Amino acid sequence: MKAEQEKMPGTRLTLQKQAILDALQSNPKLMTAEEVYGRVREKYPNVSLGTVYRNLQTYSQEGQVRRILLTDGKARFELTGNVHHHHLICLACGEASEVPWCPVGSEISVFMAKCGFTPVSHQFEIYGYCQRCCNKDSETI
Amino acid sequence: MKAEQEKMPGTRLTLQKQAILDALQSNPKLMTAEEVYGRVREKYPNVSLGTVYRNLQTYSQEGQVRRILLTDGKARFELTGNVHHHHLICLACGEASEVPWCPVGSEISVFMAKCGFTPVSHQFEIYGYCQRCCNKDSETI
DNA sequence: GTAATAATAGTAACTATTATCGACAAGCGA
DNA sequence: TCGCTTGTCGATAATAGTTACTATTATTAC
Repeated sequence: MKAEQEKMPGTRLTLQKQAILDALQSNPKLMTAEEVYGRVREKYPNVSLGTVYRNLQTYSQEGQVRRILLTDGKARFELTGNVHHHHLICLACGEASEVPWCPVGSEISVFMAKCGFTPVSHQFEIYGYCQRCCNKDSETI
Repeated sequence: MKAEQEKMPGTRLTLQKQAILDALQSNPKLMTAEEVYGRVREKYPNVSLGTVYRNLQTYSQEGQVRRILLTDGKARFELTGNVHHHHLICLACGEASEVPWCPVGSEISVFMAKCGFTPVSHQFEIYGYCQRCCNKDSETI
């Protein structure tokens, strides 16, 4: 199953673009632009980092890719997929596991309505230590 | 009422440091380092931006200041205060209003426990349009 | 096949932030 | 008061992530 690029009028389908989607598809975790770049270059060694950034931006504007800015200042990317979700991010190994739950529910919606605030998007990520890294810590102590 | 710097051993209280706290105190919204810098320089024109960054970092490590990285890639700062809260951030005017509610409750805690994930911190911000900017929009239409 | 032009590779520029460094001055013991 | 240690400073260079620029390449419509 491949993430297929749908042809928009006035755009052209290129190998580089498809390779960027493939890279995101093949990797189950959040990827930095640099990681996508590395993955793409395995197949097409002279793709440029600029191309990766440019297309990630385009895809993220189209909604095909979600861009998440973590507290380390680096953006991560993932295919949007079907289910809206958030992430648990391990401060040790960087792995991100999905939380199939969203805090923007009725309680906060009522509050926003009362404020006259119209929500557009939100960010919600939890940082901590995953099971594997917790165990590693307790071993060394 | 002033945000007083508590004297830590091996640290020195300087006018610059106090001025940075004052700047955060005097402004009810989230401030960028650049904004703090501007505010501080009204009083002490030859304070450097590096000093602002250095002290904001120190305060944020001490817990006196909270650092929030927004999706525009710029960090914002605010005095920690007493009540843990999150923000509604207006995409038009940049104003941030506080939400005295936190999504990290029992539901998500149970999920994390099941995953063996140990939480340390989290970020939760909602982006959208505040009442004032919504009204402005509807006027122009 | 050919022309029009979107997209590319390579590189320079930009922005937010951090590190470096010499100078200064607060604190402290003599 | 003197002199030493050292925290902090301003100025500036460096870094990292990302974006912009430009000549060239390659996809698509005809």
